[in-house]
Amino acid sequence: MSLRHGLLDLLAGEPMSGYDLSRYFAVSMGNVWPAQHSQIYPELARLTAEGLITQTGEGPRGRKIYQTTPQGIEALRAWMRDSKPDYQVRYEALLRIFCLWVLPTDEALAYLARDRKEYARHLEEMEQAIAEKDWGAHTTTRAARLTIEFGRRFYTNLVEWIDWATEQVAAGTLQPGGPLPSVTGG
Amino acid sequence: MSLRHGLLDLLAGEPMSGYDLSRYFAVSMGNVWPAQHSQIYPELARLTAEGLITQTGEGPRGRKIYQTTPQGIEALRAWMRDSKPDYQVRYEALLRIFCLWVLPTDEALAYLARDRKEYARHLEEMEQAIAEKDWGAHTTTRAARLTIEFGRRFYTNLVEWIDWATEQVAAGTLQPGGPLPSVTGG
DNA sequence: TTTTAACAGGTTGATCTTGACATGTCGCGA
DNA sequence: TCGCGACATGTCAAGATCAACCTGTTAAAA
Repeated sequence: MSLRHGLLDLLAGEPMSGYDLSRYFAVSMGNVWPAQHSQIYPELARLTAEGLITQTGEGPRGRKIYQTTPQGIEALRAWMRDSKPDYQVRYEALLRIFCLWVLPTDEALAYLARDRKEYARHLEEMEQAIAEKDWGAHTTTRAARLTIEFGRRFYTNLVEWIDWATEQVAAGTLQPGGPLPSVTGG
Repeated sequence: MSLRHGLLDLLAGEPMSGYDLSRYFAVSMGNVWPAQHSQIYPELARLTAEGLITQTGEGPRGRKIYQTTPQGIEALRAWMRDSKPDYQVRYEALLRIFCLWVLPTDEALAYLARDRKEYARHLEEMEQAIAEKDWGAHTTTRAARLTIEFGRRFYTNLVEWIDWATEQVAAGTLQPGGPLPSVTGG
């Protein structure tokens, strides 16, 4: 039930199409709640049927512009007030670190190097997003800025952590009888 | 396809029951890949049928002890080598921050305070886990220590970030015409 | 002018995940 | 000895999610 609230939030800030939304779910909002267009289009139909959004215009190529209705904003508010947040994180890339011991040290180091590259890329994206956009225009974007800031710190943190993990692995953590990971070096 | 690899990893380190596993998925491994027992039991049956784990013993109350087979470890290794990591993060609690603008400032501050409490609790859990367990016993636990360390940094980061966000909201970020979130204070 | 890539909207089937239901065991305290 | 709570294993239906498929449009490069 989170996808619909993400859509209600985005369409409250700025009217846009399903195609635009899917791009938001590929970047900014997708950083905390990923979704494919195959999930978005049916949800837009449902939200329209429930009166939480309306189609306010159309463009070339059958493009449909949607906007959150006052009832939609009220539904979003009710969700924020009346339901408990789900604090569970799902992150496959980190689950894999649990399994790093199956690889020999050299492969594990290559693995971590690939991860690091990915995290550095995300960090750059975040910093670019912060620099490029006007975050003061609307209350919705000012709230989004809070989440983006978390993203920036999150990826900064990941890069630092993976450098630490790399040191650990290089020191032989993944070998039987290697050094204890509890000894935090560096 | 990640649940099975989490199970293979845990059962490679220490033979245990579905019940034990579900507790691992409620805490340590659940921090990056949550799973309910209703998902775990059928998966154990499938893994057994495929020869990736075996039942090596039983205990009171019909308790079944499983262990990863050499083929299971090989499957885990193949997964780590041959498939690309999914770097997508799913985190509902942060999606909600996007929607914080629907609440008046006082409610938003209360909302953040509740989140902070939750994150501080998680951080304590992490620190306790690091202190309590013997992380040098096996390569599997030494790899797990790497992820736990990320968890510690992650929740430390969240607490710091939410303090920053609280300042922003207190300064009027969620009100139209409020201060720009791009001005990083404190 | 042709072809390519991005735009745009959609469906479908398979798989994953959740929450609720269901059953029974064992140890401990009242 | 009675009842409770933790232990322990499962199933099932509903809903969420994803990958793949499908159709058609527009702009710009070749």
